[in-house]
Amino acid sequence: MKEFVLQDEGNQNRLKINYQEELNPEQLDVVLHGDGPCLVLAGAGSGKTRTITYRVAYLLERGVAPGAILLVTFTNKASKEMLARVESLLGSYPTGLWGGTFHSVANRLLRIYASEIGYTKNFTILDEEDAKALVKACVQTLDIDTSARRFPSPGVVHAMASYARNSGQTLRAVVENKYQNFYELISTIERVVDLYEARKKDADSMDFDDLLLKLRELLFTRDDIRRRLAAQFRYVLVDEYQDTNVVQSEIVRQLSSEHGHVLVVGDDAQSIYSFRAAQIRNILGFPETHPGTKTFRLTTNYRSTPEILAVANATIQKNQEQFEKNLSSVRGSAERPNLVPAQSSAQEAQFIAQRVLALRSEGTPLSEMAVLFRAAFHSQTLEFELMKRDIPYEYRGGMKFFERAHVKDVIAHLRLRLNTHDEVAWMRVLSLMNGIGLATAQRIVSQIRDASSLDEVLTRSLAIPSRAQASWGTLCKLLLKLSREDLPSDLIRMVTGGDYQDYLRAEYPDFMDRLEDLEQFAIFAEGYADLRSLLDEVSLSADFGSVREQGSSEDEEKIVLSTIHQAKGLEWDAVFVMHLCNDKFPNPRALTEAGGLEEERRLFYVATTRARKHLFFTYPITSGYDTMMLSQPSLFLEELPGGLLEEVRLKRSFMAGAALENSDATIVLDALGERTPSKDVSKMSFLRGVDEL
DNA sequence: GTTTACGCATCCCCG
DNA sequence: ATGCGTAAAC
Repeated sequence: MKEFVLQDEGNQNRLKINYQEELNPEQLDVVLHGDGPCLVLAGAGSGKTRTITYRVAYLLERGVAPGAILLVTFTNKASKEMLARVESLLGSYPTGLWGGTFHSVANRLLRIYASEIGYTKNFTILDEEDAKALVKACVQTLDIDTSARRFPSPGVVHAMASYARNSGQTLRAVVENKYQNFYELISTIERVVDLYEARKKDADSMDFDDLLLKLRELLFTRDDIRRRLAAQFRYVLVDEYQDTNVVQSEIVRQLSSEHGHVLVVGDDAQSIYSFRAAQIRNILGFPETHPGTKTFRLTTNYRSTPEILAVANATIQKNQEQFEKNLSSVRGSAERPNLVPAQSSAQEAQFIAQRVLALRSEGTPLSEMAVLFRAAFHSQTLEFELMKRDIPYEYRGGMKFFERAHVKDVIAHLRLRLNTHDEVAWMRVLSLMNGIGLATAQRIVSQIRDASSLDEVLTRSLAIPSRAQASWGTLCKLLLKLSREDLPSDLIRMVTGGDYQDYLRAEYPDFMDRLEDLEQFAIFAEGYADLRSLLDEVSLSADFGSVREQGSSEDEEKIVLSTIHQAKGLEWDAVFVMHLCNDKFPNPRALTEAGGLEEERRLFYVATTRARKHLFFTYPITSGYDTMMLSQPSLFLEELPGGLLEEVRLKRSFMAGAALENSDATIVLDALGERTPSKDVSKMSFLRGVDEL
């Protein structure tokens, strides 16, 4: 790493990057003067990522060692993107720079210091499904009668515990406030959660919450370690600060406690993670909690047309709790966002598919388009439509590759290779074996609970029921083989090449697909020299290979289907926001919580501000699978002042044409309804189309 | 004790 | 449609 000995700004012209030219004055100010505690309030599309990237590049150019910089982002995608941009700015990869999500940074640190807080460095990370399985096992162990009185499901129990820990509240308080209907069961729930915590600890395992909580614990209880780390991280930069919770903000505070150079960037209007106990007050109150804070504002929007921005501004204005916003656009005028009521979700999907094709023929590549929705399963109808028309798409959200059952089965084997105490993995692996059911598996696990190594387990004589003898023998042989091998890809192939393959064949008609998945997994694993880093990657960044993906080649252009949450920080030329009816978005469940409506509105704001040029709001006026129910347009559409949107009406012939099998897209497109300027949306008759049915 | 068939609820968002 | 919990069959 080349060292620049530049102390004053007068020497900037010797740096490679011309900051004055490539940044606007607001951004430049942050890059040059972001020392000490800094709060950067960055509106959507204001070049937030650009600013952080240049700030990092600037620090590196000024001779700060990469290892002294900690860059925390909210998603893996954002992290990768930023590092890639820093690399292209500097011409070389900033080796040694600490970058990643809170969870991945916490993991890296905990792997070093695990023994200080009672874990081994090979502790297992439990994902959501694993955590639920363990909670379920605890409910069973405690012999709780879940039928007499409705007991919260393992997932709900875990969510209660998770929220309590992330928000710093007691479990009792959380259940009292957010789960009133279960409050009378609180003492039982507490027993389950206590047992869950104990068994998780015994299994040398951490769930996602533990990664954050244990790091905080380490920093608070071990002042020497806190000082060492904080001394290392001279500059701490945090992206999406509006989405941090109390635990995360305290970690940031501790890690920046020696040098005090902590720069947080965020947009309170885009805070959409309160279900993870994100505190909007973290960003709103940053100047108070960090005396001497310099506050910067990035208010110029480079992304969207004025018409799109007008909708976004009108939306966010309805919220009370926020900094004042004044986003202005620098782009030229274009068409207003379109409002498209459809007769049904099928017609909605048809419209989107057609419009996608039309935009494409007008010159927008598929990769510059996205369809966004509130909940992962809202995309189903659309997926059928896209498939029917051979429009390649990439689906983001919902089940991830590493969460698929067969992949997790194999992973469970690998986990045992590193952590013999991993109860969840044992249960999973044992349950796959013929002749071993729940009871036998539990008995085996309790017999090997205290074993210190895999070898010890395998050499121990255990009480195994006769019907399970053969299976247990097979498993032992496999585990023995695994224990002699280190290369991750070989380990995977050992599992898939053996008895597990027979299990797949017997169990699943689509076993060929699943085997193919597993081969993909093995190939993926070839990039990893040691098993631990592979498993960490699998647990913390599940964005390898989407489940549902249409279109074969990797670089083929694809339209993106995504939840709004996952779309944060991204942008496209054309964006469709679908299912904008009142029983879907705002989500009725969210409305029962304090501040829920404002958060849903911010979510709508995020969706709106993803678009550069074309924006479509679509919704079906009927819903329901079997019984047709009328649904109302989303509150967020109704509350917009008149004149901001252009209403598109779909003609009946549109439906008729679309109903034809093999209908050519361009023919149907001809039937696309004419456009009429919208009147005041709130006064519009949304049921008009029904008369025509 | 294990396996399987079937009725039932489910399904918000993320690491 | 999918997946889970429960009941009866192997």
